[in-house]
Amino acid sequence: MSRPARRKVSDGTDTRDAILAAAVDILHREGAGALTMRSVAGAAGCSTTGVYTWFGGKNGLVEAIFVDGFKRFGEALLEDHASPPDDRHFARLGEDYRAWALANPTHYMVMFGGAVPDFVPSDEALVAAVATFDHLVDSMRRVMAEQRIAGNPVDIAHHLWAGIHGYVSLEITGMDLADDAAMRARRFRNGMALLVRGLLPPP
Amino acid sequence: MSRPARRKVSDGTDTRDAILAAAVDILHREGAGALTMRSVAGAAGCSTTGVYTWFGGKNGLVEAIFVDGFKRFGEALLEDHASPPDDRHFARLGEDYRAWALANPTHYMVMFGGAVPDFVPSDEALVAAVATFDHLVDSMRRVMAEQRIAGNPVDIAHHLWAGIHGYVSLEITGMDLADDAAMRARRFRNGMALLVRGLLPPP
DNA sequence: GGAGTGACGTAACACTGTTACGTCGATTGC
DNA sequence: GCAATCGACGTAACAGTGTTACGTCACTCC
Repeated sequence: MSRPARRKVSDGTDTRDAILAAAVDILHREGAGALTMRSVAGAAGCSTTGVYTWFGGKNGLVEAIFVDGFKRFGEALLEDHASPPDDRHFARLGEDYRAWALANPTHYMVMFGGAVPDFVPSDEALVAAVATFDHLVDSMRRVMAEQRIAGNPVDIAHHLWAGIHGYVSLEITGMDLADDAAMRARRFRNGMALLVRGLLPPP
Repeated sequence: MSRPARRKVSDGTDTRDAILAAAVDILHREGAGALTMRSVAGAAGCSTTGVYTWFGGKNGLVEAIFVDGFKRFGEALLEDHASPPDDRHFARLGEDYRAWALANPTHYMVMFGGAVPDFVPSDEALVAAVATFDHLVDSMRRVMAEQRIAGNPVDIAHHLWAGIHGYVSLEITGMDLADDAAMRARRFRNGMALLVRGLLPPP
């Protein structure tokens, strides 16, 4: 991922880290359309060729943003992971997922929505990204055993993931024609409950 | 949507229609990155200013693609609409939805995924797009009455939509790390069944 | 201490969306 | 019937985009 040897700059951070941080910042504040080689280089305090030295091109830069996003996303989802899974486990997971996505909408759309045209993550990056959800599958196994949910844990985890992602991405792209934020939050909570209801064994 | 008066060209179709058809064709065959004012104009047999005359700019062109996509999408979903809803209604709807999206992945991502940076559909276009799902809500009411499903039809329709969209968009963007197409199809079928299971009253 | 290597800037390339300007044809008013 | 008007359209230019050839300079290694 980082071919050349690192070299420190004045403030002690790597040039590569500075460029990536600047890119994520621009993406977050101004959107995918403002993510320009020149704007990133300017914000990072280097020339455009510096970005090429460390990332090979825009595709490489976006791929680094992609991988970095899944790293942060995974950390945000794992915060509640320490507590033992109870019957509110899926609800909390959904809330954490939605909160991160709505707080980082453009980053989320780069990761899941193809917000940068012609960007295709390498197989390596894709596998690293999906590995974020290995933890989800792990906790899924425990919850399934405890709540007597039948099925393949990977498929069940994928099902939950698809459901949550569906709600969140419709909300981010504005296709969710809700009256206000409260209605969106209520819809999402009810949706999560319906999703889990489909998994539980009949009472 | 079409301010200037129409004028026929040699082959009998409108210039506007020719441009839109060329744009959809390029999007379908070469992706969102190849959707260029010059490429569209060249394929439509006019100059770039012709595109500006009829669509105002790239945002207007993409908005027309957006609206056109929902029109076609709605027609594809309505094909089974004539038959009375039975217990396979949702399964068929899901299959039709998925089939259209996988056959028109880039078009689908322009509609739902923000595949063109800085494109924001106008409120007018958004409402027209979501109106496609009014029919879904209508049939939802009938099926809910027949199968004694409780809840707000709009919320239930949105729930199904989010679930299906989640599966399909993960599949299109490649986040669905399935072994082959058969596994993807099986996962989707099972997912639809779980989704509907969460809605049905307890036996 | 000289050779080599890699990070980096400058400047150019082809390409993008956009627009000022001129032309030409159809429509309109008399 | 004819001039005036207006809209559709092409040419050519603008600034901004990703990318790269080339030169420079600091660092490392023998």
